[in-house]
Amino acid sequence: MSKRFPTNGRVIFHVDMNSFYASVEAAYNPDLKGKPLAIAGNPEQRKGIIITSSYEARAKGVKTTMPLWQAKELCPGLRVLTPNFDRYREASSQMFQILAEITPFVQPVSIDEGYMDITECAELGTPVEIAEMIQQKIKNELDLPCSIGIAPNKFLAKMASDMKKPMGITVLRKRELPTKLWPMPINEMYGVGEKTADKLRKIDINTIGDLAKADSYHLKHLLGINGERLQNRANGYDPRPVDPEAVSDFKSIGNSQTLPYDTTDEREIEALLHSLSEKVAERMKRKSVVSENIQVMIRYHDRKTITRSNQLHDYVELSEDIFHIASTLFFANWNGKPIRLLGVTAQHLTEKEEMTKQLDLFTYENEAKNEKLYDVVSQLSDKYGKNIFKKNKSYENKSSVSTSFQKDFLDDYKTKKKK
DNA sequence: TCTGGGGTCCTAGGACCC
DNA sequence: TCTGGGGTCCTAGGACCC
Repeated sequence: MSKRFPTNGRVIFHVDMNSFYASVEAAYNPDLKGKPLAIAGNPEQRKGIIITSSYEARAKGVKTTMPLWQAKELCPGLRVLTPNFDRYREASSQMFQILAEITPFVQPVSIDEGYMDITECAELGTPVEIAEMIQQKIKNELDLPCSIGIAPNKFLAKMASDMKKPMGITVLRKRELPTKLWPMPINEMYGVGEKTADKLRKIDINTIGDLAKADSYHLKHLLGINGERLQNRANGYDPRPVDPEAVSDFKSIGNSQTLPYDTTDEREIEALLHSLSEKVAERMKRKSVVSENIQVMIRYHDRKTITRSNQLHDYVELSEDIFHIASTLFFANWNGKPIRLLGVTAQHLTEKEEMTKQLDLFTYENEAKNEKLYDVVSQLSDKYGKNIFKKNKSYENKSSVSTSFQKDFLDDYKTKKKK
């Protein structure tokens, strides 16, 4: 087994903040420390579900997504706060700053967790010492608890950070899989949700160890490529690198909202689509991106949800344009039944800077053709391969060069032009 | 008295091209 | 007059995660 899955010799941390929102609130207002605390939406607005809760509340059975009334029944002294996302974002960025002091190889995966590759940090101490240092620093400077998993890859580090909470540090070595990982129930494996767990239990896979040893042909038929991947992970193999760039190339920006009550009122619907479009446009502006695809999501009173999207032949960024597309999509697809939730999402995002470069490039490219400077183009494709020319529908199928090579292309061309 | 809002990735079918 | 197989793009939905 260990021959099939050689270790790659890396040391990966998974840093997981413990009941993050509740901990931030308790750090902000120490009166809340040691008390059952929940962060929940406003029940008047039909959003009264538990977003997160302190360990004291969890001890009484309070769980994420539980309706607030139910949580209060289980835990009569429960303190409840509405979320203050700006506060959480601020705490999050301070936390990631502390991680970044150790190594640049930090990959945030959500507001309260991230991976680190500390393979090259040996001079700072042993992995456990480094983890203790990080944990103490986050505790001392931000007054926030976290758990850290230490393992040879992301999946194992993630599983490890979950094993001891709060303020845990857990090392998970490959040779410890049979005793530490394999006895765990299958539904506790990262990547296995309710549906997959049900399917697996039907073929008598009840633990992570059962999955590790299962017939891979059978698994592939049951779960497709995911079956293979999950089985590899169960055997301690996960090739995904820690990628610090991954956060910056986000794929979509969307806002959605559940209405205070189901509605069929077109003016109300339009008003919501408008405000959602504004929020999306504002976030796009902040991130300097434009979109080529707008999607609306409609959730009906019975929670049945549909999505409809439109692939555009132009870039959009203004809220009025987004609203126009979203409302057109909405009215073309709404079945007239009462609506519970609406969402607007911008997909196929491009950084504005890249878009300008593409426009520049297109100009240069035409110029190059006119001046019979095809050699620039052909030299570049010889150098980098033909796939640097990709079709771009926005410019009516005229080819443009994929971003990583644009700078080279322009520099090359400008140099030639000067001669 | 139920079940928010932000995402990512994968699948599957149809259109279209070669 | 009949018709393969591969590849890409687009759309919609589903599973999963925090």
